[in-house]
Amino acid sequence: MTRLSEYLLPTEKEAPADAEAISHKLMVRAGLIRQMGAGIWTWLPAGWRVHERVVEIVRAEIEAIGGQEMLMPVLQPAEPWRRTGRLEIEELFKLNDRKGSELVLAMTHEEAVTFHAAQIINSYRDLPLILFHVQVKERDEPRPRAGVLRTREFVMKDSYSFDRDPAGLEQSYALHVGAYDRIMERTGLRYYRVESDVGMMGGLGAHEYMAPCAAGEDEIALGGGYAANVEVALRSPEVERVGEGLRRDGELLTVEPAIEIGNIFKLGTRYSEPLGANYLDEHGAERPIWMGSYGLGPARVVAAAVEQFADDHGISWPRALAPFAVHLVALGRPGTPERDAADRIYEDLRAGGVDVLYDDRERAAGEKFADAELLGCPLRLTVGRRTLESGEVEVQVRRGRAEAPSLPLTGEGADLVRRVDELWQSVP
RNA sequence: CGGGGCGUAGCGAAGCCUGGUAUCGCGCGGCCUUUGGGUGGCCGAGACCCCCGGUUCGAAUCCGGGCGCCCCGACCA
Repeated sequence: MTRLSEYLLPTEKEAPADAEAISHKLMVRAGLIRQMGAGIWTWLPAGWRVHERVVEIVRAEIEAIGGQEMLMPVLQPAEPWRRTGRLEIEELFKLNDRKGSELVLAMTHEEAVTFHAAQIINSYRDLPLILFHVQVKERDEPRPRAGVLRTREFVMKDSYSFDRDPAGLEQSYALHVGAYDRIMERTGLRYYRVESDVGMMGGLGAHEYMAPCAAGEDEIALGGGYAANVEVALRSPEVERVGEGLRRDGELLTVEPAIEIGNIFKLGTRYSEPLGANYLDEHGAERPIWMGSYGLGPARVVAAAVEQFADDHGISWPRALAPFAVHLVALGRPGTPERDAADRIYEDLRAGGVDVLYDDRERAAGEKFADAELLGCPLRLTVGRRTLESGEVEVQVRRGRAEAPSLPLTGEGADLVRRVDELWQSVP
């Protein structure tokens, strides 16, 4: 059901008064998300479609490197967290059940997955292994901000690799680097993979996938094939501060704000040791499992896409993330020939498998155009009186608001679908 | 956790200083009008003025306490 007259897309002319970031303003205005509390957000139908587009890409690429999807709980006993020393983390939500038992709301799932690994993985024959899930995380953030950019509850894809030794971990890590590179390429975002800090995860090494944009909370240093989190860059001996900027081996680095989309860590035995996740090798010796942890926040991909491609008129989705491929605008009233033509085109597109949002509302033309550009679907088709006069359906490519060659009104529906598909291939 | 700001209708705001129970725009409902860039007109509905307490004949307004939200910084995915 994607007739706008029946679809929940609460667009607003004005952004929330307190919104600052572009993605915050536009995602609310476009009817994608609504706020319930500080850092607590609901995804409305169109927004959730975008979110799930990201999840589908991520799922496909993690499965492609052998990842097996599962689902671990958000509500967890506190004990494993105590054993890894993470029960003390302030951002961790803690609670008690009616019996007084200590529980936590998971902020990530190393404890859970390692808890299971300790029970289930016994032999070198069980390794290597990659597990992942797409699950809600809870973090008692000191300062949620910028809409969906930093929230207290958010969906994350996290995968975990299990290997016999450091060499195995390197391989699993490399697989994830490949998968993450492909994920980022497929989303259409501008991004950088940078060396990063291990932070609260602990472990041996880490990279972050950063999407440059104005609302970014982090800073990345770039230049001559080098890319690093600024904090990390400043720790290395060859990098020095030069006024506002940085210099590395004599070469100036540019510094850009960026959103952290994902991060990957070589955990080593940081979790397997305290939680007793061991295996027996060929010689019957007990050894700790070498682990890796790989996170990615779909909501941040969505927000970064809004930030990177928005213009004065609204959002402009890369086609991989768009809630709909085609935003079909009918200008005629019900009962008019131009409206009949629009209805027919809608049915043809739908029958042809095109993801189409049909604006069949009785609204002024300007409002419909404005809403279409705010929502940001890659292609806009307009059917009005002019369409009947000229025999052509006008097409606007959202990126750049560029006029594309019109499509013939007459002919087989399949022909229209084919032409729309061709156009689709040409948009960014 | 430090600093700043803000809570009045679904959204955005005015009123608060100088107390007399509420105003505007958008949106929403009805009728008419208009139909290629947020058309125009008439009518209408919609507000425990964030909460609790105090002062007062009377509190959106003054005082005290609380809660909530946003922004900057610190921290963090």
